[in-house]
Amino acid sequence: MVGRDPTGWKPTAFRTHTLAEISTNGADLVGEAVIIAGHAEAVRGRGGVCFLMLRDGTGYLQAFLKKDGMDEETFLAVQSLSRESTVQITGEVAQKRPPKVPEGSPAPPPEYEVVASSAQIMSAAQTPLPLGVTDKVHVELDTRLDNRHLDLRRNHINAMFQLRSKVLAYGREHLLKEGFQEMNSPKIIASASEGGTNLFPMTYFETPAFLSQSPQLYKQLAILGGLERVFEIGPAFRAEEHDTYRHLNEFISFDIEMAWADDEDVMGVQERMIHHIWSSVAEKDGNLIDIINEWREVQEPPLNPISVDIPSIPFPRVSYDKAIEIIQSKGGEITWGDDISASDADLIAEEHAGFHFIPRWPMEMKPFYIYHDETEKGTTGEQLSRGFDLNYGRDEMTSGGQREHRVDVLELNLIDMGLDPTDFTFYTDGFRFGAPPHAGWGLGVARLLMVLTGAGNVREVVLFPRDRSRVTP
RNA sequence: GCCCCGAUGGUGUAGUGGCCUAUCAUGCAGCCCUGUCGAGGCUGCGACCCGGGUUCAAAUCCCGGUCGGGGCGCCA
Repeated sequence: MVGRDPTGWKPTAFRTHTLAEISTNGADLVGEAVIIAGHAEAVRGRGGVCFLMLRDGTGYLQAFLKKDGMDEETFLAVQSLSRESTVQITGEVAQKRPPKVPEGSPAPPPEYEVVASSAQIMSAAQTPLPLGVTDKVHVELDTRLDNRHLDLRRNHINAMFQLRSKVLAYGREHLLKEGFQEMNSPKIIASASEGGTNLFPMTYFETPAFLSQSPQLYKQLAILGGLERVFEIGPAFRAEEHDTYRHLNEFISFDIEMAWADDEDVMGVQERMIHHIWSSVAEKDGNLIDIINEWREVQEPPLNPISVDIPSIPFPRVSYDKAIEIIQSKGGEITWGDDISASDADLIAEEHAGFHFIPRWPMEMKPFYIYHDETEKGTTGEQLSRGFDLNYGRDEMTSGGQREHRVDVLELNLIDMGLDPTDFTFYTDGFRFGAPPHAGWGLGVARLLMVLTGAGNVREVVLFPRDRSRVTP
């Protein structure tokens, strides 16, 4: 199984049927003339017969070629075809001869194949392959990424990217249902973004410019403009020299922003969305999870199977105050006001293994656009913010919060954080004509997929990752 | 940016100064088999990251470089 359901796929210039259609509906198709196409995953048989195991995006099917059933030159060419070459087969659907089974074993269910009357080699694959699509030998991530076009032909990798598409679709589906509309913000920005991170400089005609680190300020402007509830799924760029399993310099951020809402309201949106994604995957995409598990099972040593455990909502809220308490009680060295490091997050994960929110961070640790209520103080009397994180185990999935809608406070925050308000007039001006209280969050799509697919590195679930040392392919 | 580790056929590995014209698997090439299906059997091909050094002798030790891995930091 390759995992795609071909229901609704129309015949194309190159095939009348997908392979899955024939393998699953073979009984109805026996005797029918068909044209199929795919990659040659294995070519077996010598002498006068040839078994060609074909793979397309939907599944597998064997084509059976006989020397005396077709043009001999073509037959010989197919028989000596290299793995992964693409072939088109014209022939007739037939039931396969049943395989030999040990004495006393039940006969397997009938299987189908296409008996070829002609064949056309579309594109022969060079040998050897830089990485084996079906080989059992382990392949290192770096080799895989250098040859992503072949890596992607491996079933479990293909399944991960099918899952990615599903996750985004279910996420969209849920937000649309809650009244959100999709938007896109510019990725080329003039300067003075939200600060706190390094940006990639570029030249925009005669003007210096940067790649956007976040849609944050723009989705807020959309809310101030009355779009009420928006989301964006798009790239963000950070010029940080980090080198970890969970950071990339270009990543896809899943962002929402919502008017007339506080931090708790958007945490609700998030947990309902994640719950919908997990439920939908569990209900509809078990086949993709199975493909990943089939691969995990045959690894040496075998990897534990992954399962889609639908998280119950609401997710636990572990306030920053409480988090510090937990870390300290477990012997972690942290004081109020410190960031929660990866090893500290491990300690929290001992009590909250799955999804959990960490709300109410110290205001001084949060960006200038985060809202604070002057009456809310932490255990040491310091100002708390309405910023929150969503973690899964040790890993941060999301950062979000209620936003500061009071323009005078916003400008003070900018000054407090060492930024110049005059650089932000494109943004602060949006708040001068009546600003609704609002809140939102940004979710790392790849990090969420790591959780779902069991990948140990974000690079696994990003098609063409960009990190500090990789800009190709 | 810091600490630690590594680099051997296309891919993934064994190897701790002479036993290495280098192990195994997979792959590739060829041969045998007219229903294979984890195909099988036989034969063959193919590698010590780069530059310097130590030594009678280096895949192996030392130095530098490049690339990679793990951990951390940095990071809405």
